[in-house]
Amino acid sequence: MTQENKPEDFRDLADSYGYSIPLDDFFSCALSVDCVIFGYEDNDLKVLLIKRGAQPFKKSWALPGDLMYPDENLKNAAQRVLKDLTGLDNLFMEQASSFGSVDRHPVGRVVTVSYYALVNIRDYNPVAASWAKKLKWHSLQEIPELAFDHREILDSGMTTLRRNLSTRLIGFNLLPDKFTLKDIQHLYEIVLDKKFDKANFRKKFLSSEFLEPLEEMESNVPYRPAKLYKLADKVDNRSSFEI
Amino acid sequence: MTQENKPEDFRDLADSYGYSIPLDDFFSCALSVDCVIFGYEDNDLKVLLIKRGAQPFKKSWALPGDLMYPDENLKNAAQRVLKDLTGLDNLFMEQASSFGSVDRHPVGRVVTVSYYALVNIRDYNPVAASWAKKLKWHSLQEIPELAFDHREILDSGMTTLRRNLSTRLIGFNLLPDKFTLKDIQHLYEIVLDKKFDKANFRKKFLSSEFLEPLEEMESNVPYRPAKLYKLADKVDNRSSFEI
DNA sequence: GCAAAAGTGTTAGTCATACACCCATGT
DNA sequence: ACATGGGTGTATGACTAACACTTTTGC
Repeated sequence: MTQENKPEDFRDLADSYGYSIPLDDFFSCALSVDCVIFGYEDNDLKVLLIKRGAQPFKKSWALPGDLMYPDENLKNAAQRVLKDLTGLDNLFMEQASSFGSVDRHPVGRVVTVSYYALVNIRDYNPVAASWAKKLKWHSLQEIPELAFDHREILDSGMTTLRRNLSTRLIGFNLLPDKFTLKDIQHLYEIVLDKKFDKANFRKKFLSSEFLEPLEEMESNVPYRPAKLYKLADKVDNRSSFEI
Repeated sequence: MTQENKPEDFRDLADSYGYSIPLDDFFSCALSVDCVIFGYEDNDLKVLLIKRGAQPFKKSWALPGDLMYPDENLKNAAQRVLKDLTGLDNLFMEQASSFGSVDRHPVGRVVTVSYYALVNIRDYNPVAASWAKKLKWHSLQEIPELAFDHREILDSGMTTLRRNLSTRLIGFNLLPDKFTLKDIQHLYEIVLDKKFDKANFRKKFLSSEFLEPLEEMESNVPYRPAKLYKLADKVDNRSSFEI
Protein backbone atom coordinates (compact mmCIF):
# COMPACT_ATOMS: atom_id res chain seq x y z
CA MET A 1 0.00 0.00 0.00
CA THR A 2 1.45 3.36 -0.92
CA GLN A 3 1.04 6.72 0.71
CA GLU A 4 -1.33 7.69 -2.12
CA ASN A 5 -3.86 5.04 -1.20
CA LYS A 6 -4.15 6.08 2.37
CA PRO A 7 -7.08 8.08 3.61
CA GLU A 8 -6.52 11.80 3.81
CA ASP A 9 -7.05 11.83 7.54
CA PHE A 10 -4.41 9.30 8.25
CA ARG A 11 -1.82 11.56 6.70
CA ASP A 12 -2.93 14.16 9.23
CA LEU A 13 -2.14 11.69 11.91
CA ALA A 14 1.35 11.14 10.65
CA ASP A 15 1.94 14.87 10.46
CA SER A 16 0.45 15.99 13.67
CA TYR A 17 0.92 13.30 16.27
CA GLY A 18 4.65 13.34 16.43
CA TYR A 19 5.72 9.92 15.27
CA SER A 20 9.47 9.95 15.26
CA ILE A 21 9.64 8.19 11.91
CA PRO A 22 7.64 8.65 8.70
CA LEU A 23 4.42 6.68 8.65
CA ASP A 24 5.59 4.45 5.84
CA ASP A 25 8.47 3.22 7.93
CA PHE A 26 5.98 1.45 10.17
CA PHE A 27 4.89 -0.60 7.18
CA SER A 28 8.23 -2.31 6.82
CA CYS A 29 7.74 -5.46 8.85
CA ALA A 30 6.94 -8.97 7.75
CA LEU A 31 4.85 -11.57 9.50
CA SER A 32 5.38 -15.26 9.55
CA VAL A 33 3.54 -18.25 10.90
CA ASP A 34 5.13 -21.25 12.55
CA CYS A 35 3.29 -24.50 13.09
CA VAL A 36 3.90 -26.71 16.09
CA ILE A 37 2.38 -30.01 15.02
CA PHE A 38 2.31 -32.54 17.82
CA GLY A 39 1.85 -36.17 16.96
CA TYR A 40 1.22 -39.21 19.06
CA GLU A 41 2.58 -42.64 18.28
CA ASP A 42 3.11 -45.69 20.46
CA ASN A 43 4.30 -44.35 23.74
CA ASP A 44 5.70 -41.14 22.50
CA LEU A 45 4.75 -37.55 21.86
CA LYS A 46 6.52 -36.11 18.86
CA VAL A 47 6.73 -32.89 16.94
CA LEU A 48 6.98 -32.45 13.19
CA LEU A 49 10.15 -30.73 12.05
CA ILE A 50 11.43 -29.88 8.61
CA LYS A 51 15.00 -29.59 7.36
CA ARG A 52 15.24 -26.16 5.80
CA GLY A 53 16.33 -26.06 2.18
CA ALA A 54 16.29 -22.28 2.07
CA GLN A 55 18.18 -19.46 3.65
CA PRO A 56 18.39 -18.32 6.31
CA PHE A 57 19.25 -21.31 8.53
CA LYS A 58 19.51 -23.51 5.45
CA LYS A 59 20.02 -27.15 6.49
CA SER A 60 18.83 -26.51 10.03
CA TRP A 61 15.87 -28.29 11.54
CA ALA A 62 12.94 -25.97 12.08
CA LEU A 63 9.22 -25.81 12.68
CA PRO A 64 7.23 -25.69 9.46
CA GLY A 65 6.73 -21.98 8.91
CA ASP A 66 7.04 -19.23 6.38
CA LEU A 67 6.28 -15.63 5.63
CA MET A 68 2.66 -14.57 5.45
CA TYR A 69 1.45 -12.86 2.30
CA PRO A 70 0.30 -9.32 2.97
CA ASP A 71 -3.14 -10.13 1.64
CA GLU A 72 -3.95 -13.31 3.54
CA ASN A 73 -5.34 -13.85 7.00
CA LEU A 74 -3.12 -15.23 9.72
CA LYS A 75 -5.01 -18.48 10.11
CA ASN A 76 -5.14 -19.06 6.37
CA ALA A 77 -1.43 -18.43 6.19
CA ALA A 78 -0.81 -21.11 8.79
CA GLN A 79 -2.95 -23.61 6.86
CA ARG A 80 -1.33 -22.76 3.55
CA VAL A 81 2.24 -22.86 4.81
CA LEU A 82 1.73 -26.16 6.54
CA LYS A 83 0.16 -27.65 3.44
CA ASP A 84 2.91 -26.33 1.15
CA LEU A 85 5.72 -27.69 3.28
CA THR A 86 4.25 -30.95 4.53
CA GLY A 87 1.11 -31.72 2.55
CA LEU A 88 -0.96 -31.72 5.75
CA ASP A 89 -4.31 -30.19 4.96
CA ASN A 90 -7.22 -29.04 7.01
CA LEU A 91 -5.67 -29.60 10.39
CA PHE A 92 -7.43 -28.04 13.32
CA MET A 93 -4.83 -25.54 14.42
CA GLU A 94 -5.17 -23.07 17.20
CA GLN A 95 -3.19 -19.90 17.77
CA ALA A 96 -0.66 -20.26 20.52
CA SER A 97 1.51 -17.18 20.87
CA SER A 98 3.45 -14.48 19.08
CA PHE A 99 7.17 -13.78 19.10
CA GLY A 100 8.63 -10.48 18.17
CA SER A 101 12.18 -9.95 19.35
CA VAL A 102 13.82 -7.38 17.12
CA ASP A 103 16.68 -9.63 16.15
CA ARG A 104 14.91 -12.95 15.85
CA HIS A 105 15.20 -12.99 12.06
CA PRO A 106 18.47 -12.10 10.33
CA VAL A 107 16.83 -10.61 7.25
CA GLY A 108 14.56 -7.99 8.72
CA ARG A 109 11.84 -7.42 11.22
CA VAL A 110 9.72 -10.53 11.21
CA VAL A 111 7.12 -11.10 13.91
CA THR A 112 5.86 -14.65 13.98
CA VAL A 113 2.57 -16.07 15.16
CA SER A 114 2.62 -19.69 16.24
CA TYR A 115 -0.17 -22.20 15.76
CA TYR A 116 -0.37 -25.66 17.17
CA ALA A 117 -2.23 -28.85 16.42
CA LEU A 118 -2.44 -32.41 17.61
CA VAL A 119 -2.66 -35.36 15.28
CA ASN A 120 -2.56 -39.08 15.43
CA ILE A 121 0.55 -40.02 13.52
CA ARG A 122 -1.16 -43.16 12.22
CA ASP A 123 -3.73 -41.06 10.42
CA TYR A 124 -1.44 -38.66 8.64
CA ASN A 125 1.43 -38.98 6.28
CA PRO A 126 3.25 -35.69 5.85
CA VAL A 127 5.71 -35.41 2.96
CA ALA A 128 8.39 -32.77 2.58
CA ALA A 129 7.61 -30.37 -0.24
CA SER A 130 8.44 -26.90 -1.51
CA TRP A 131 11.67 -25.76 0.12
CA ALA A 132 11.42 -28.30 2.94
CA LYS A 133 14.13 -30.78 2.07
CA LYS A 134 13.30 -33.36 4.66
CA LEU A 135 10.72 -33.94 7.31
CA LYS A 136 10.65 -35.99 10.46
CA TRP A 137 8.63 -36.60 13.58
CA HIS A 138 11.03 -35.89 16.40
CA SER A 139 10.50 -37.28 19.84
CA LEU A 140 10.33 -34.43 22.33
CA GLN A 141 13.24 -35.94 24.19
CA GLU A 142 15.47 -35.65 21.14
CA ILE A 143 15.03 -32.22 19.67
CA PRO A 144 18.04 -31.04 17.65
CA GLU A 145 19.24 -27.45 17.55
CA LEU A 146 16.50 -25.45 15.84
CA ALA A 147 16.54 -22.45 13.52
CA PHE A 148 15.61 -18.97 14.69
CA ASP A 149 13.91 -18.96 18.11
CA HIS A 150 12.00 -22.09 17.24
CA ARG A 151 13.06 -23.88 20.37
CA GLU A 152 11.33 -21.23 22.42
CA ILE A 153 8.26 -21.42 20.19
CA LEU A 154 8.17 -25.19 20.57
CA ASP A 155 8.42 -25.02 24.36
CA SER A 156 5.71 -22.43 24.53
CA GLY A 157 3.51 -24.57 22.28
CA MET A 158 4.04 -27.51 24.59
CA THR A 159 2.94 -25.46 27.57
CA THR A 160 -0.17 -24.34 25.73
CA LEU A 161 -0.96 -27.89 24.70
CA ARG A 162 -0.69 -29.20 28.24
CA ARG A 163 -2.77 -26.42 29.70
CA ASN A 164 -5.48 -26.84 27.13
CA LEU A 165 -5.56 -30.61 27.31
CA SER A 166 -6.13 -30.52 31.05
CA THR A 167 -8.89 -27.94 30.93
CA ARG A 168 -10.56 -28.49 27.60
CA LEU A 169 -11.34 -31.28 25.23
CA ILE A 170 -8.67 -30.26 22.78
CA GLY A 171 -7.01 -33.64 22.89
CA PHE A 172 -9.58 -35.23 20.70
CA ASN A 173 -8.02 -33.86 17.56
CA LEU A 174 -5.41 -36.43 18.20
CA LEU A 175 -7.81 -39.33 18.05
CA PRO A 176 -9.53 -40.97 15.09
CA ASP A 177 -13.31 -40.70 14.66
CA LYS A 178 -13.81 -43.90 16.57
CA PHE A 179 -11.68 -44.61 19.56
CA THR A 180 -11.52 -46.65 22.72
CA LEU A 181 -11.30 -45.35 26.24
CA LYS A 182 -7.82 -46.80 26.40
CA ASP A 183 -6.83 -44.57 23.45
CA ILE A 184 -7.92 -41.48 25.32
CA GLN A 185 -6.18 -42.50 28.48
CA HIS A 186 -3.03 -43.26 26.57
CA LEU A 187 -3.07 -39.85 24.97
CA TYR A 188 -3.59 -38.04 28.26
CA GLU A 189 -0.84 -39.99 29.91
CA ILE A 190 1.65 -39.21 27.18
CA VAL A 191 0.89 -35.54 26.83
CA LEU A 192 0.59 -34.80 30.53
CA ASP A 193 3.35 -37.25 31.41
CA LYS A 194 1.27 -38.74 34.18
CA LYS A 195 -0.36 -42.09 34.91
CA PHE A 196 -4.09 -42.42 35.49
CA ASP A 197 -5.99 -45.19 37.19
CA LYS A 198 -7.96 -47.09 34.56
CA ALA A 199 -11.21 -47.42 36.47
CA ASN A 200 -11.27 -43.82 37.61
CA PHE A 201 -10.29 -42.45 34.23
CA ARG A 202 -13.13 -44.37 32.61
CA LYS A 203 -15.65 -43.19 35.16
CA LYS A 204 -14.66 -39.59 34.63
CA PHE A 205 -15.06 -39.70 30.90
CA LEU A 206 -18.16 -41.85 30.84
CA SER A 207 -19.94 -39.52 33.22
CA SER A 208 -18.96 -36.47 31.20
CA GLU A 209 -21.62 -36.89 28.51
CA PHE A 210 -19.03 -36.01 25.88
CA LEU A 211 -18.79 -39.57 24.61
CA GLU A 212 -21.31 -41.55 22.63
CA PRO A 213 -20.93 -45.32 22.65
CA LEU A 214 -21.05 -47.07 19.29
CA GLU A 215 -22.31 -50.58 18.65
CA GLU A 216 -18.98 -51.36 17.11
CA MET A 217 -16.02 -53.03 18.79
CA GLU A 218 -12.32 -53.07 18.18
CA SER A 219 -11.28 -55.96 15.97
CA ASN A 220 -8.17 -57.97 15.26
CA VAL A 221 -6.73 -57.59 18.70
CA PRO A 222 -5.34 -60.58 20.57
CA TYR A 223 -7.42 -59.79 23.62
CA ARG A 224 -10.93 -58.81 24.49
CA PRO A 225 -12.00 -56.11 22.01
CA ALA A 226 -12.79 -52.73 23.52
CA LYS A 227 -15.93 -50.77 22.86
CA LEU A 228 -15.61 -47.91 20.41
CA TYR A 229 -16.86 -44.43 21.15
CA LYS A 230 -17.34 -41.26 19.23
CA LEU A 231 -17.50 -37.67 20.39
CA ALA A 232 -20.96 -36.40 21.17
CA ASP A 233 -22.19 -33.93 18.60
CA LYS A 234 -22.34 -31.11 21.09
CA VAL A 235 -18.62 -31.31 21.78
CA ASP A 236 -16.34 -28.81 20.21
CA ASN A 237 -12.80 -27.81 20.91
CA ARG A 238 -13.93 -25.23 23.36
CA SER A 239 -15.83 -27.59 25.61
CA SER A 240 -14.56 -27.28 29.13
CA PHE A 241 -13.42 -30.40 30.93
CA GLU A 242 -11.25 -30.90 33.99
CA ILE A 243 -9.23 -34.04 34.15
CA MET B 1 15.45 -2.46 5.61
CA THR B 2 16.29 -2.42 1.94
CA GLN B 3 17.13 -5.22 -0.42
CA GLU B 4 20.77 -4.13 -0.29
CA ASN B 5 21.09 -4.89 3.42
CA LYS B 6 19.85 -8.39 3.15
CA PRO B 7 22.21 -11.35 3.20
CA GLU B 8 23.20 -12.69 -0.17
CA ASP B 9 21.66 -16.05 0.57
CA PHE B 10 18.28 -14.67 1.29
CA ARG B 11 18.12 -13.20 -2.16
CA ASP B 12 18.73 -16.71 -3.45
CA LEU B 13 15.71 -17.77 -1.51
CA ALA B 14 13.57 -15.14 -3.11
CA ASP B 15 14.78 -16.11 -6.55
CA SER B 16 14.67 -19.85 -6.30
CA TYR B 17 11.81 -20.84 -4.05
CA GLY B 18 9.02 -19.47 -6.09
CA TYR B 19 7.41 -16.80 -3.97
CA SER B 20 4.69 -15.29 -6.06
CA ILE B 21 5.63 -11.77 -5.03
CA PRO B 22 9.01 -10.05 -4.67
CA LEU B 23 10.61 -10.58 -1.30
CA ASP B 24 10.34 -6.92 -0.39
CA ASP B 25 6.60 -7.07 -0.69
CA PHE B 26 6.52 -9.27 2.37
CA PHE B 27 8.10 -6.47 4.36
CA SER B 28 5.15 -4.16 3.91
CA CYS B 29 3.12 -4.87 7.04
CA ALA B 30 2.87 -2.98 10.27
CA LEU B 31 2.46 -4.35 13.77
CA SER B 32 0.49 -2.78 16.52
CA VAL B 33 -0.12 -3.52 20.15
CA ASP B 34 -3.41 -3.12 21.98
CA CYS B 35 -3.67 -3.10 25.74
CA VAL B 36 -6.65 -4.51 27.58
CA ILE B 37 -6.29 -3.01 31.03
CA PHE B 38 -8.80 -4.42 33.47
CA GLY B 39 -9.45 -2.52 36.64
CA TYR B 40 -11.37 -3.34 39.75
CA GLU B 41 -13.33 -0.88 41.78
CA ASP B 42 -16.13 -1.30 44.26
CA ASN B 43 -18.26 -4.06 42.88
CA ASP B 44 -17.32 -3.66 39.30
CA LEU B 45 -14.80 -4.88 36.77
CA LYS B 46 -13.89 -2.21 34.28
CA VAL B 47 -11.70 -1.73 31.27
CA LEU B 48 -9.66 1.32 30.37
CA LEU B 49 -10.68 2.93 27.08
CA ILE B 50 -9.41 6.01 25.32
CA LYS B 51 -11.20 8.37 23.01
CA ARG B 52 -9.13 8.50 19.85
CA GLY B 53 -7.93 11.92 18.78
CA ALA B 54 -6.32 10.57 15.63
CA GLN B 55 -7.43 8.96 12.43
CA PRO B 56 -8.57 6.40 11.65
CA PHE B 57 -11.61 6.05 13.90
CA LYS B 58 -11.02 9.54 15.27
CA LYS B 59 -13.43 10.24 18.14
CA SER B 60 -14.24 6.58 18.65
CA TRP B 61 -13.60 4.77 21.89
CA ALA B 62 -10.80 2.25 21.62
CA LEU B 63 -8.34 0.18 23.56
CA PRO B 64 -5.08 2.00 24.20
CA GLY B 65 -2.90 0.85 21.33
CA ASP B 66 -0.63 2.06 18.59
CA LEU B 67 1.82 1.02 15.93
CA MET B 68 5.00 -0.69 16.99
CA TYR B 69 8.28 0.79 15.88
CA PRO B 70 10.21 -1.57 13.63
CA ASP B 71 13.12 -1.57 16.04
CA GLU B 72 11.39 -2.28 19.32
CA ASN B 73 10.31 -5.53 20.90
CA LEU B 74 6.65 -6.38 21.14
CA LYS B 75 6.49 -6.26 24.90
CA ASN B 76 8.38 -2.98 25.07
CA ALA B 77 6.01 -1.55 22.50
CA ALA B 78 3.04 -2.46 24.68
CA GLN B 79 4.64 -0.80 27.71
CA ARG B 80 5.60 2.30 25.76
CA VAL B 81 2.26 2.75 24.05
CA LEU B 82 0.36 2.34 27.27
CA LYS B 83 2.58 4.84 29.02
CA ASP B 84 2.35 7.37 26.18
CA LEU B 85 -1.41 7.26 26.01
CA THR B 86 -2.35 6.86 29.66
CA GLY B 87 0.73 7.49 31.79
CA LEU B 88 0.51 3.99 33.27
CA ASP B 89 4.01 2.70 33.73
CA ASN B 90 5.51 -0.64 34.56
CA LEU B 91 2.31 -2.60 34.55
CA PHE B 92 2.64 -6.36 34.52
CA MET B 93 1.13 -7.13 31.16
CA GLU B 94 0.87 -10.52 29.58
CA GLN B 95 0.41 -11.37 25.94
CA ALA B 96 -3.10 -12.49 25.16
CA SER B 97 -3.63 -13.05 21.45
CA SER B 98 -2.97 -11.77 17.96
CA PHE B 99 -5.43 -10.53 15.37
CA GLY B 100 -4.65 -10.40 11.72
CA SER B 101 -7.67 -10.12 9.48
CA VAL B 102 -6.61 -8.56 6.22
CA ASP B 103 -9.09 -5.74 6.43
CA ARG B 104 -8.97 -4.99 10.13
CA HIS B 105 -7.15 -1.68 9.58
CA PRO B 106 -8.24 0.77 6.88
CA VAL B 107 -4.77 2.10 6.21
CA GLY B 108 -2.85 -1.03 5.41
CA ARG B 109 -1.98 -4.44 6.69
CA VAL B 110 -1.69 -4.13 10.42
CA VAL B 111 -1.49 -7.21 12.60
CA THR B 112 -2.04 -6.49 16.25
CA VAL B 113 -0.84 -8.27 19.34
CA SER B 114 -2.94 -7.80 22.44
CA TYR B 115 -1.65 -7.59 25.99
CA TYR B 116 -3.70 -7.56 29.13
CA ALA B 117 -3.21 -6.49 32.70
CA LEU B 118 -5.13 -6.21 35.91
CA VAL B 119 -4.91 -3.26 38.23
CA ASN B 120 -6.56 -1.94 41.29
CA ILE B 121 -8.20 1.27 40.18
CA ARG B 122 -7.51 2.84 43.58
CA ASP B 123 -3.79 2.49 43.03
CA TYR B 124 -3.53 4.02 39.60
CA ASN B 125 -4.48 7.26 38.05
CA PRO B 126 -4.27 7.12 34.27
CA VAL B 127 -4.37 10.42 32.41
CA ALA B 128 -5.07 10.83 28.70
CA ALA B 129 -1.97 11.96 26.83
CA SER B 130 -0.48 12.06 23.36
CA TRP B 131 -3.26 11.59 20.83
CA ALA B 132 -5.66 10.11 23.39
CA LYS B 133 -8.20 12.87 23.89
CA LYS B 134 -10.05 11.34 26.76
CA LEU B 135 -9.83 8.31 28.94
CA LYS B 136 -12.32 6.42 31.01
CA TRP B 137 -12.78 3.24 32.97
CA HIS B 138 -15.79 1.60 31.37
CA SER B 139 -17.84 -0.97 33.19
CA LEU B 140 -17.91 -4.17 31.17
CA GLN B 141 -21.66 -3.96 31.05
CA GLU B 142 -21.53 -0.62 29.29
CA ILE B 143 -19.02 -0.86 26.50
CA PRO B 144 -19.65 1.59 23.67
CA GLU B 145 -19.00 0.83 20.01
CA LEU B 146 -15.26 0.38 19.66
CA ALA B 147 -12.79 1.19 16.89
CA PHE B 148 -11.33 -1.47 14.61
CA ASP B 149 -11.92 -5.01 15.90
CA HIS B 150 -11.33 -3.88 19.46
CA ARG B 151 -14.54 -5.39 20.71
CA GLU B 152 -13.30 -8.81 19.66
CA ILE B 153 -9.93 -8.13 21.25
CA LEU B 154 -11.59 -7.07 24.47
CA ASP B 155 -13.77 -10.18 24.62
CA SER B 156 -10.83 -12.42 23.94
CA GLY B 157 -8.86 -10.64 26.68
CA MET B 158 -11.69 -11.23 29.09
CA THR B 159 -11.67 -14.94 28.31
CA THR B 160 -7.94 -15.11 28.86
CA LEU B 161 -8.23 -13.23 32.13
CA ARG B 162 -10.90 -15.57 33.47
CA ARG B 163 -9.04 -18.68 32.45
CA ASN B 164 -5.82 -17.49 34.00
CA LEU B 165 -7.39 -16.27 37.19
CA SER B 166 -8.96 -19.63 37.86
CA THR B 167 -5.82 -21.64 37.21
CA ARG B 168 -3.02 -19.33 38.20
CA LEU B 169 -2.29 -16.61 40.69
CA ILE B 170 -2.49 -13.89 38.10
CA GLY B 171 -5.15 -12.04 40.00
CA PHE B 172 -2.72 -10.64 42.47
CA ASN B 173 -1.58 -7.94 40.11
CA LEU B 174 -4.88 -6.44 40.90
CA LEU B 175 -4.18 -6.15 44.58
CA PRO B 176 -1.95 -3.77 46.50
CA ASP B 177 1.15 -5.05 48.29
CA LYS B 178 -0.84 -5.60 51.44
CA PHE B 179 -4.31 -6.93 51.22
CA THR B 180 -6.99 -8.69 53.20
CA LEU B 181 -8.56 -12.02 52.43
CA LYS B 182 -11.77 -10.15 51.73
CA ASP B 183 -9.96 -8.22 49.00
CA ILE B 184 -8.97 -11.42 47.26
CA GLN B 185 -12.38 -12.93 47.55
CA HIS B 186 -13.95 -9.77 46.21
CA LEU B 187 -11.66 -9.80 43.22
CA TYR B 188 -12.36 -13.41 42.40
CA GLU B 189 -16.07 -12.90 42.72
CA ILE B 190 -16.07 -9.95 40.38
CA VAL B 191 -13.84 -11.38 37.71
CA LEU B 192 -15.35 -14.85 37.71
CA ASP B 193 -18.85 -13.52 38.32
CA LYS B 194 -19.46 -16.08 41.03
CA LYS B 195 -20.02 -16.04 44.78
CA PHE B 196 -17.76 -17.90 47.19
CA ASP B 197 -18.41 -18.99 50.73
CA LYS B 198 -16.29 -16.86 53.04
CA ALA B 199 -15.11 -19.62 55.34
CA ASN B 200 -14.24 -22.00 52.56
CA PHE B 201 -12.53 -19.37 50.48
CA ARG B 202 -10.35 -18.40 53.42
CA LYS B 203 -9.42 -21.99 54.16
CA LYS B 204 -8.40 -22.57 50.58
CA PHE B 205 -6.10 -19.60 50.42
CA LEU B 206 -4.66 -19.96 53.89
CA SER B 207 -3.72 -23.56 53.23
CA SER B 208 -2.11 -22.67 49.89
CA GLU B 209 1.16 -21.38 51.35
CA PHE B 210 1.05 -18.50 48.90
CA LEU B 211 0.14 -15.96 51.56
CA GLU B 212 2.26 -14.56 54.37
CA PRO B 213 0.45 -12.94 57.27
CA LEU B 214 1.67 -9.51 58.36
CA GLU B 215 1.53 -8.11 61.87
CA GLU B 216 -0.40 -5.18 60.49
CA MET B 217 -4.14 -4.71 60.43
CA GLU B 218 -6.53 -2.72 58.34
CA SER B 219 -7.23 0.67 59.86
CA ASN B 220 -9.94 3.30 59.72
CA VAL B 221 -12.71 0.89 59.00
CA PRO B 222 -15.99 1.09 60.90
CA TYR B 223 -15.86 -2.57 61.79
CA ARG B 224 -13.39 -5.11 63.05
CA PRO B 225 -10.13 -4.57 61.14
CA ALA B 226 -8.97 -7.46 59.02
CA LYS B 227 -5.52 -8.95 59.07
CA LEU B 228 -3.26 -7.92 56.20
CA TYR B 229 -1.33 -10.41 54.11
CA LYS B 230 1.34 -10.24 51.49
CA LEU B 231 2.27 -12.67 48.77
CA ALA B 232 4.90 -15.21 49.71
CA ASP B 233 8.20 -14.54 48.02
CA LYS B 234 8.10 -17.74 46.07
CA VAL B 235 4.91 -16.75 44.28
CA ASP B 236 5.13 -15.47 40.78
CA ASN B 237 2.56 -14.98 38.10
CA ARG B 238 3.05 -18.46 36.84
CA SER B 239 2.27 -20.19 40.12
CA SER B 240 -0.45 -22.71 39.58
CA PHE B 241 -3.53 -22.56 41.76
CA GLU B 242 -6.99 -24.00 41.35
CA ILE B 243 -9.81 -22.10 42.88
C1' DG C 1 -25.66 -2.10 72.94
C1' DC C 2 -25.85 -2.39 68.01
C1' DA C 3 -24.27 -2.91 63.35
C1' DA C 4 -21.00 -4.74 60.46
C1' DA C 5 -17.76 -7.54 59.01
C1' DA C 6 -13.74 -10.59 60.68
C1' DG C 7 -12.76 -15.03 61.59
C1' DT C 8 -13.69 -20.23 63.14
C1' DG C 9 -15.75 -24.96 63.79
C1' DT C 10 -18.84 -28.66 62.52
C1' DT C 11 -21.22 -31.58 59.60
C1' DA C 12 -23.01 -33.88 55.63
C1' DG C 13 -22.24 -35.00 51.22
C1' DT C 14 -19.50 -35.56 47.21
C1' DC C 15 -15.55 -36.92 44.84
C1' DA C 16 -10.80 -38.88 44.12
C1' DT C 17 -7.81 -42.80 44.89
C1' DA C 18 -6.58 -47.32 45.34
C1' DC C 19 -7.23 -51.76 44.54
C1' DA C 20 -9.50 -56.11 43.90
C1' DC C 21 -12.04 -58.57 41.01
C1' DC C 22 -14.61 -60.49 36.98
C1' DC C 23 -15.14 -60.76 31.77
C1' DA C 24 -14.21 -61.71 26.85
C1' DT C 25 -11.16 -62.77 23.33
C1' DG C 26 -7.08 -65.08 20.50
C1' DT C 27 -3.82 -68.55 20.69
C1' DA D 1 -6.37 -73.34 29.76
C1' DC D 2 -4.06 -69.14 29.94
C1' DA D 3 -2.42 -64.67 28.91
C1' DT D 4 -3.93 -60.16 27.99
C1' DG D 5 -6.15 -56.26 28.44
C1' DG D 6 -11.32 -54.74 28.86
C1' DG D 7 -14.44 -53.45 32.15
C1' DT D 8 -16.70 -52.89 37.10
C1' DG D 9 -17.57 -52.49 42.25
C1' DT D 10 -16.33 -50.91 46.62
C1' DA D 11 -14.04 -48.99 50.70
C1' DT D 12 -11.38 -45.31 52.38
C1' DG D 13 -10.07 -40.81 52.96
C1' DA D 14 -9.84 -36.17 51.33
C1' DC D 15 -11.98 -32.31 49.99
C1' DT D 16 -16.24 -29.18 49.22
C1' DA D 17 -20.33 -26.79 50.37
C1' DA D 18 -23.34 -25.04 53.62
C1' DC D 19 -24.15 -22.86 57.62
C1' DA D 20 -24.02 -21.56 62.37
C1' DC D 21 -21.42 -19.42 65.50
C1' DT D 22 -17.98 -16.32 68.08
C1' DT D 23 -15.01 -12.11 67.97
C1' DT D 24 -13.65 -7.37 67.41
C1' DT D 25 -14.13 -2.92 66.00
C1' DG D 26 -16.65 2.06 65.38
C1' DC D 27 -20.45 4.61 66.64
